[in-house]
Amino acid sequence: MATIKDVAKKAGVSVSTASYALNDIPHVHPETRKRVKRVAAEINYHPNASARNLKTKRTNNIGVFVYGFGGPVFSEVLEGINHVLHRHGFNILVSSGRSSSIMLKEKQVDAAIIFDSSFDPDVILQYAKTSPVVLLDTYIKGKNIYPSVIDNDLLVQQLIRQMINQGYQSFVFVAGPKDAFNNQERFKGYSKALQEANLNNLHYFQGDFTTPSGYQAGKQIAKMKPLPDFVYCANDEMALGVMEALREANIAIPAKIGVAGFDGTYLQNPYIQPSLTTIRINHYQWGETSALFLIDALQKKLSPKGLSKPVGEIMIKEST
Amino acid sequence: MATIKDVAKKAGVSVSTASYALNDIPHVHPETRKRVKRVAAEINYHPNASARNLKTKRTNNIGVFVYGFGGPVFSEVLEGINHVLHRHGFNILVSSGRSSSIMLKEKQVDAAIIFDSSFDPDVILQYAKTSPVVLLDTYIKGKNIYPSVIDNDLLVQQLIRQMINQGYQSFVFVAGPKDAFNNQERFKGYSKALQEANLNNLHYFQGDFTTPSGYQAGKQIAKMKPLPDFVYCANDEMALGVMEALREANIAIPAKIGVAGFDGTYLQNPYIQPSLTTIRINHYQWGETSALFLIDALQKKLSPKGLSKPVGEIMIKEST
DNA sequence: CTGAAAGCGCTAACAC
DNA sequence: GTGTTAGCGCTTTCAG
Repeated sequence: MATIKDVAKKAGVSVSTASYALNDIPHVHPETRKRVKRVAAEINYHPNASARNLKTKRTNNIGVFVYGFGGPVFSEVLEGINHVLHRHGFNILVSSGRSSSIMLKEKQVDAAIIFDSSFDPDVILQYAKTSPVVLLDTYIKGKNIYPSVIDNDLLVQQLIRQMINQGYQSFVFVAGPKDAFNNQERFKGYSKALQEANLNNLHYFQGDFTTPSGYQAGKQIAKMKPLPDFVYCANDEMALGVMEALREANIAIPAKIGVAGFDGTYLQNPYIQPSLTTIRINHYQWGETSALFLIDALQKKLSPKGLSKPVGEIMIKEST
Repeated sequence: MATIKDVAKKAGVSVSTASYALNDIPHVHPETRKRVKRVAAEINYHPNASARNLKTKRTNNIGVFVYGFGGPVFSEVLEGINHVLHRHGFNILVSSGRSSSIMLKEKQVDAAIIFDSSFDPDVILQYAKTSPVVLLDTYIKGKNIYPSVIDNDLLVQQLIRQMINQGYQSFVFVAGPKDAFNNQERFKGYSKALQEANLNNLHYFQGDFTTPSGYQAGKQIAKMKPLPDFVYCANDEMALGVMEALREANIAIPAKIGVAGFDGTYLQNPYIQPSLTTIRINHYQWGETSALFLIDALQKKLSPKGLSKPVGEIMIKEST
């Protein structure tokens, strides 16, 4: 591979001049700069990232660490982040699982956005001693750590309260993974709203945020006697499964039973019938905002307002 | 940040011994190794990736470069790749757009899987001079370049032929982006099957692989007089949109019109009604196979059979 | 079994 | 405007 030495030699200058020229440092003679750049292009020179990063102690990479690559929520957040990082000249580096921790520990990224509640908090705290971290959907307190969490509790509470006002009285909950922060908070909001109205949660169905798990729960619900009149699902994907199971059991939505979810990822999809009442989160924007904030933090231009939480909006549709 | 020097000093050994101990080089005294490792843990030492990579000329990172982060196809392939890389001790580094090219050019990855037909072929060729590349869904010939492309043409041809045998006679095509390799190949297979049977393609609707674009096409199709009796969609997401538009126009599937797609990503989802005839690709496995092959290539253990193409299977369901 | 030292490719003082 | 050179943190040869 061509190194800066090769460029320097071929252009008849010293390595430092070559470096200055290539990095657009002002005090180089225009002719020299042109020649160096031409030579570099000719021999297909590209700086070796390891060497540059070792010297400058920066990588220009922003790490985005996710729990998994699946699902509309991750996709949208990632697209939002990608857009902002691209516009600001940073590289996006997405990873997952053990690779994520390694990349943090070994400083392969200048800053990080972590969207993975299973990420080891100690590793985060250690990393944050020197670099800023935005935490999506988990809460850790610490210097250089900026959490941005959805107002799960409050939003669900408001939705359920509204449903109670509409006349629904017997509720069941279809849950995501027990240890998922999101799931816990949503259940809290749900419970609070029911308590306020002196209603009980008739059943807690354990799901895992996937459509098939919602479908299983729906099968159970269809057999309940008496039938509850409302099913709240901790996310939309499970709600789709629930709706299908109810349809197969000929239980009309919303005539016999109301269904609602969380996320709003299927609002644009006309093939979901009936359309699903949910809490819409603008995930793309969430990604953009987080990335923008992180860049500011990295450049010590911290906006005094801090990092905002994602906006959620209750969307009443045909399913309730 | 703690460096290996700090570890060496605190453990009372030289940096070389510290390095040997930490990297499990055999000839170090067990006691020394233990002491060094303990100290390293105490002061929270982690090797600096840039320094290590610069010296060893390896990064232990495998790059996966995608066109975008959305959609079930990407997700599944990524999960498959992730699984294999994790098991073999490599880090997964996913990126997109300009970041991808930069990371390739600057050698931030030891090998790459490229799933992005918009990727600059020159950059790939240049990179492949020194490192192996697996190309998903595009075809470039060259040393160290291993393409793995779906048999789009043949599979679609077989499906359409089967549909013709079932009695369908008037066909329309709902296309993905014009410049998408997948789309072109699928259209070829479709056309060949029709030609064989002396049938014509009644219309080519331009879509973009998204459900809304399929929905638009479906609206147009519903207005056609006479109605075609079969709609072939270049992927499943568009097929969902088409089906919804037809449902809204009260055109029964498959009674009045047959619909089929490509990918098989919704086969598990019970809420798609009627279930969609399609060509199922095992994307997860595709990711696994590709990653496995790439690792072998990297370690010069090239299997003589070369990289296999993903298996596709025609799935006849209720929509035809 | 351990240590001294070279050098990976690059940037950035500093000297001219 | 350009060149010389130290040194980033690490691995690895070579000597002992």
